[in-house]
Amino acid sequence: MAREYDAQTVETDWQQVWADEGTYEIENDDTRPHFYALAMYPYPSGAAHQGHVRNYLLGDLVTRYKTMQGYAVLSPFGFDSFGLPAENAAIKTGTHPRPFTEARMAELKASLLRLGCVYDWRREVRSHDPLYIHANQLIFLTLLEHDIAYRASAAVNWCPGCATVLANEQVLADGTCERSGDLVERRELEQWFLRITTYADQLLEGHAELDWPERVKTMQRNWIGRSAGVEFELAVVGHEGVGLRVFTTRPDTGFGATSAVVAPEHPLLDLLTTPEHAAEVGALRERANSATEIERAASLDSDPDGASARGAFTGSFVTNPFNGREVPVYVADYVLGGYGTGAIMAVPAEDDRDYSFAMLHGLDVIRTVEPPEGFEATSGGAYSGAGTKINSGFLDGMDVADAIVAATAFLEREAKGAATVNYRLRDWLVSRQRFWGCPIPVVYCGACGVVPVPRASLPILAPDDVTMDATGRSPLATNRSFLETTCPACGGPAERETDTLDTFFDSSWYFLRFCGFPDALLPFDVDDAAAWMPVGQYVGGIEHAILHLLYARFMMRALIDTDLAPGLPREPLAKLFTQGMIRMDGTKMSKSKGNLIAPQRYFDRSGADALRVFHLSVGPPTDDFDWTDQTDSVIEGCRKFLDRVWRLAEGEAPMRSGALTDEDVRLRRLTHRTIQLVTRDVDQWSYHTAVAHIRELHNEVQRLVHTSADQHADVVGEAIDTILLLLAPMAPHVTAELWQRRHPDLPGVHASSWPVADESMLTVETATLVVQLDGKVKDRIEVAANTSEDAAVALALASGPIVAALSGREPRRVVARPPRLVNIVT
RNA sequence: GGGGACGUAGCCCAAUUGGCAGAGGCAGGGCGCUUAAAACGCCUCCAGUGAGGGUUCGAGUCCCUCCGUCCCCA
Repeated sequence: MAREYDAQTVETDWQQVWADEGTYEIENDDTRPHFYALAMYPYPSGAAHQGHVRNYLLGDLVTRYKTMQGYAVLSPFGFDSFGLPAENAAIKTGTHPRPFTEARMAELKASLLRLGCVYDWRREVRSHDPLYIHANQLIFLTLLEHDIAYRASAAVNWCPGCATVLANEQVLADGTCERSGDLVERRELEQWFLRITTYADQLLEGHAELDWPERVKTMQRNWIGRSAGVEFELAVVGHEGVGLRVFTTRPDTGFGATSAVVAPEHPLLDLLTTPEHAAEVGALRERANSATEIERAASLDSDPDGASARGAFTGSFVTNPFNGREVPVYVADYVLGGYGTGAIMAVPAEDDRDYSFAMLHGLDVIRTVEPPEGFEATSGGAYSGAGTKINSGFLDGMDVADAIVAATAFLEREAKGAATVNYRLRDWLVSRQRFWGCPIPVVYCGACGVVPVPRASLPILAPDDVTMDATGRSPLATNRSFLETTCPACGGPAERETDTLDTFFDSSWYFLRFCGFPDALLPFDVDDAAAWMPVGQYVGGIEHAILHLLYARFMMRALIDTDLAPGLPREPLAKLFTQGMIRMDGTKMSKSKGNLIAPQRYFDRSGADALRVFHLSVGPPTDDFDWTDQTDSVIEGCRKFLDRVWRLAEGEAPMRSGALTDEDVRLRRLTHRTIQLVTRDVDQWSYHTAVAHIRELHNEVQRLVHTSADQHADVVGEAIDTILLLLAPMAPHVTAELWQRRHPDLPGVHASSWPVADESMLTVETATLVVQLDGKVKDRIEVAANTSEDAAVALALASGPIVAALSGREPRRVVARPPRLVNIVT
């Protein structure tokens, strides 16, 4: 009979059942409607922390909820198992990254199993698996054949102390290396790129069909940074036939251009620099070379080094095509070589940075747009808004939009101009001088150049015997038998590529791999993918808002366009949920911060179900959560709630049958209202209010059972069963156990259908009419739900407190919102 | 510097989207049960919504300014 709730036993027993029975293993030909639920696969960092718990719990909830709603749910799991931390750890300890990584994968997997998360483990993906490497390399070769992958020289972050290339994220705001503290330099190296910029417009347009948080779309839009403008030439004075090409989004402001500014790496800079300015220009160029792009683009206003460091006069002049005026050419580091043409016309009156620059160098400011009344008095400076053109010759009197069109036409005619679109987005640099990643499958032949490895020779696996000593040389280059090979084209001696792929490459298509079962010949099977794609619900952290989520959208399009994924949806991730961070002491909880709270102690103390309910009930899942001293008692409170549910479900059942009392009817109404509210809340990811509603129903059932002991058995039973069903995705173990004990002959709670509210139980017959006098509550009257406006007003005016307060005065106005409110205004 | 989110009880959070500020929880207090404590059960204290102004019959909700926290971009 009734036994004590032993969370640990119940949980491990049911985890065993789910594993043994393969409850959440799913076949591609399942006849139920398909749904693909996916939580971002993790980098294996060891035992799960609370951030993992939250992430995978939310994914598990979707899986279990959608299953109860009648879907065949694909819920796979895998590991983003290549990456820098394992390699750094290997360098530090002198071990190989593989055992290090696999041990951590096992730990993480064990914690997720203990949390009660269910997956189809048969489909598990690991980036470092030779089968996955093979698939990655096939994709890379295909991209290479279609010229989506290419090789080019690029400026990279080079740390002289570590003698290696750094990712942008490894460079601190002050331009130093996060590891060694050395000043990071810019170096030109040959690198592999993917042509994501070709897809920039598609990636912008695709947002329309995505059910994603607006702010993620906004972040991507800003990252892509599309700007439409005009490119044209400024004739260089004294150099017949030489033109300085500049880009601007505001050609209408041309009459206000009082200087031109080029980037320090601009190819014409040497030509433009006169001998008497060479020293100054050289110094600036040196300085810019050692600065990061972020520093360089930073606002001039916040420049701590003051005016001179940011720009220098070259000694040359160019002719402004609008008015024929000769204006000076400067070099300044806030103009970036890689953006647009690497040169601008500076219009101080209509651009903030140009204004600051003009102030620093004493340049003229000529307004070409009339600012609004009072602008000079209040803010002053540059005005970039709409208005009427002034001081602008043939543009005078036009509004800005018309003037842009007219000025563009003028430049196309007179200054070799062309309307152009520029993007902030750069091509995706995918090569890394690292060991623990997917080798790039090409060889370099003295005779044939870059030669792809034939598909039959794949996979190219990294040898274990390499030296990882942070010298900056790709570790793969230290193994001669790997490095030295023969050219597949001519048979002559050749060297293998020793760089590996960015791990974002691995994660840009892994969701396709899950759709099938591994096959060594294809990256994925198109029919399998068609059975599940697109992902119906993707769950992950906001930190991946830009890179991972943009790369995945790009890669999907590239796979379709190269015929690897014909007919699949171009947007692979239809719906996205981004959960908030778990923080402690003001920073993100993470291994690198050393502020992890391991879930294991809560498994041991309160149980996985209690921890799950805690994570769900503590607040909106989009919000960050601050882990504090009081958190433990909240978790313990969740355990006590489950204890009460257990005792309620296991307690003596009320036996009375026959007619329903008013109290029985009230409980039935609450039960069905709770079903309605919880369903709505779960659908809109408001789990904290869903839990609150379940607790409210529970409190009511418990109160009735404790106080009157004479409840109708069916009604109480329905309420308790409802609690178990609604709680089933959230606290799967305890609900599975209680359901089985109550209904040994029925299918399990997770195989049951999600409850549907009985509409007839949701109608409300009475309401409380609030009677206000001048907005202050004076009385409350129980009225029928269908009370008319006239009747409500009559009731309100007849109310005792109102009659007393009015004492014969006539109300000026009466506002009625039956059946809830009447406001009498005097 | 630009953009965005948020600010409600000691604490975490709700509030039918402009209509009674409180659903749920943590902590605290009281009572019951107990030889006692824990556990359990019942009851309960606690804010006028960061500050100021505006719109409105009515503002936590909409608008403006300021303060504070966080995020993104530069």
